[in-house]
Amino acid sequence: MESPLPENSSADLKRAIEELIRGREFTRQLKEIIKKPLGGEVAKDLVDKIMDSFSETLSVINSDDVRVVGTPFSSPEDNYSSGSCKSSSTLKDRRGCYKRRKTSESNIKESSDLVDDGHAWRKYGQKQILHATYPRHYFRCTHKYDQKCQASKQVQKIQDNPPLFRTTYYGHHTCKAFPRVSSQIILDSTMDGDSSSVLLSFDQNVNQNYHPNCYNNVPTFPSIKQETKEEVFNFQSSSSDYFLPAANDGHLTPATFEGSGSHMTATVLSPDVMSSGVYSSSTTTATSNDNLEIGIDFEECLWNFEGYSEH
DNA sequence: CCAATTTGACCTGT
DNA sequence: ACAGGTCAAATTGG
Repeated sequence: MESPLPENSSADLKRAIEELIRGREFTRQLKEIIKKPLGGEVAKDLVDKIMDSFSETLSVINSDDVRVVGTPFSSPEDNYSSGSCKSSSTLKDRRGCYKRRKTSESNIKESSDLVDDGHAWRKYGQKQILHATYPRHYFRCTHKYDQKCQASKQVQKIQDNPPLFRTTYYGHHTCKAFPRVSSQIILDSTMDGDSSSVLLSFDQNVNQNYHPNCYNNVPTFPSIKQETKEEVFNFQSSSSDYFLPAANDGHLTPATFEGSGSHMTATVLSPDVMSSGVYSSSTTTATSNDNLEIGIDFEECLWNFEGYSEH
């Protein structure tokens, strides 16, 4: 895979940062405005998350740890060992034959809740770690095979009271699954090492085109039934969680911005989707007249990133 | 039936 | 040798 980020001047980077700062400032001003009573909590929470997204993006850009801008990524293949796969001919025997991550280009986040980061994740493993109270959960991007997206993450509960989770992100999302309501809510008790743990992951991806037998090969790009190329993104919330599809996992994903248009609309639904401790999510595109809509013009902020992928 | 999760097997790096 | 990371069969759920 070639780099989504060609060489660019530090001037471009500077401008991108400036625009992000500007966007964050606008959001802050918006936050002030909606601080007034009258349904403020819902919107305020959303704005907080938007601001977090900006801040996170900025910190990523400024981070040495994560090469986001200015340094083209090497091929994901380069970051993995080749994997010997000795002695295996049958499919069954290929178990455990994989490419292990060599370098640790990671981005660690810790938070008290497990709010969705806007990407579709698929759990592929769980492991009890030595001297760790809670097991570590392994996730990879749902589009690992259908779009060759190499992003993955590990989630581990590191503290119970108050609950604290550490999420370590590896790789970068190259999938174009950006504008979608994908929420992942992990009930508090599910990360406590209980084997009955359940990770609830809601994703409206319909066509995952997962190839169980497609082993480290390069699947043809699937026919994508889902129409997520709309220019207006709708995000749905439960009563307490509002999800941003922004690349707030600490990595910018310029490719996903392609053709994303100039407006991002966050749709906050009335709190009606949570019941009896079980979270549910209905379809994303649903919009209600009761919804509180916050339209934010991200055009200028994103322009730079789109520019990056064009020359 | 299909997709997601669980979980033991198995591989790699140290 | 061992701990951590990944795979994939079995299981679960919609």
